[in-house]
Amino acid sequence: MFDPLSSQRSKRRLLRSASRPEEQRDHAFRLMILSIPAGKVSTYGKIAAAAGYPRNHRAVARLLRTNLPDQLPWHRVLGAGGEIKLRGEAAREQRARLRVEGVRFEGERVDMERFEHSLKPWEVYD
DNA sequence: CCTATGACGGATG
DNA sequence: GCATCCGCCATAG
Repeated sequence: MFDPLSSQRSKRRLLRSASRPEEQRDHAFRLMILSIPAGKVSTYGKIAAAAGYPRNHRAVARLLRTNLPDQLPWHRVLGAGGEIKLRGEAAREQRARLRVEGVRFEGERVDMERFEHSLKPWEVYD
């Protein structure tokens, strides 16, 4: 079912003016991701929010996907609640890397109480 | 221009 | 916990 009155075009037109340049946004994301120390983790949503783009958590995933894997500590970024969002072999690789860094799981999720890194807000980096 | 699709997240039943 | 639905936004076709 599609609602012709709420097409993506209309929504984009409303939001476009409010969004800052993409390059600046991705740079903020990179700073956040690079600030996560070994043995700690963060989430797509928290990274986006801390970078100043609370509605762009999906862009964080996009950044990690389109950049070469080892330029950023991609394995330290999880879904909300400490869940690995990758599938198959990639998911096993992420879990293995976290294990090496001492990050513990409870079932399928990381114990966020102990291992979530508190990100410095983007203002600090300006 | 339009829809479909994601390394998402939150709300709801 | 599980299933659905919706909001969100860049990209692909």
